[in-house]
Amino acid sequence: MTLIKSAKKPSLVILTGPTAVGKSELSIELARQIDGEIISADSMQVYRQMDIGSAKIRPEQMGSIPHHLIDVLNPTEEFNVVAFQQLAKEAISGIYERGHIPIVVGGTGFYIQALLYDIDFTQNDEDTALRSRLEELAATQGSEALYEQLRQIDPESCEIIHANNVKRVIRAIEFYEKTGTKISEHNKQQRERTSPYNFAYFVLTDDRNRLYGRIEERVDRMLEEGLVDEVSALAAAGCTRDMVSMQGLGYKEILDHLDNKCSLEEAVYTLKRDTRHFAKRQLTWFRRERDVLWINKPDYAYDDTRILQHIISVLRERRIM
RNA sequence: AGGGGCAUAGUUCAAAGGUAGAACAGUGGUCUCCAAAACCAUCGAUGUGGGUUCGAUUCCUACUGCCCCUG
Repeated sequence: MTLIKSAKKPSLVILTGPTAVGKSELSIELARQIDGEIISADSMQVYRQMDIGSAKIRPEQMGSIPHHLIDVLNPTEEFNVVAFQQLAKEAISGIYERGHIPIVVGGTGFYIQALLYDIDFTQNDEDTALRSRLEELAATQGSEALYEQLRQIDPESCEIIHANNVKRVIRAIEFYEKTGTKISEHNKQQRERTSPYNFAYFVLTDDRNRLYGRIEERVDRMLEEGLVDEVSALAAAGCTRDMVSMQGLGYKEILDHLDNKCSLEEAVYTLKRDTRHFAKRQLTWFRRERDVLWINKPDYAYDDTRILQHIISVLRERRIM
């Protein structure tokens, strides 16, 4: 009996989708109905003082639902998938202890993947020397020279990674230097992983034009709510664009404006455009992710109640709740 | 109303009497430690009708539309 019980995988609900599709609103009601707690899978909402630009849910909107991984870092701190994976796993075990169901909500597909399949990232030491040396090489001798180096050690990776994609080429070389294994090999193995969770992976989506319209409206609203002031304050506090946090949408564009690199109008145009691009990339990501359950809002007449009914029936079917 | 100018991709701009280029937008994709990042690919146009010419989108002409000036 106990054996069977312990063999059963723990439950995990994922609710994601492109930016501005309406994940947060839906997640609150879902959490309420299934006795869940929310884990934010969002690379920007982890930062304090970044409320408007990251479209962070406000405390009064959370109701009584506990939210994890929101406001846990200062904007000057680094954040990445590995840190996310770590913190999210900790949050999940706490949620299980309380007898609740974890609901992962957020638009960073990569983070969701890392958590859901418990991807092994290995060798996360803080040795930035090699990385900066390789960056230096790319800058002085060009990305082709760097690419050549990768070809020597891991030609399979060259088939996958484009020479211009310096970030990835560096990571591939770095991985080999640190582990002695080719990253192409490692990735192949990691891709075969099955999830340790009994999960349901929902992707909320909408008609493309409608989504783009929502994005534009949301950016306008952010400006009304004081996005420029928020970014000014961060800049005054010493935040610069080389920080991970300041690479977020809404931050890098407004920072450019504050540095007199462009007018506010131009910054807003760029912000809207980049956010559309981002939403498109998110959709591309979810499309190729396996085991995804799409929820197309117009199919439910934009009725959250109907969407929730559907979600809950799937959770019951899969014995997630 | 008169005079002048312009009409090329969704937009801004190129070019040329002989297969019309680019940027941005749009669309598709890659992604296993900066991922709201980084990167790749791709669709798409000469306003309409005549004329000249072997050939016109280019030259001529009428029409239509837009802009400027005058009144």
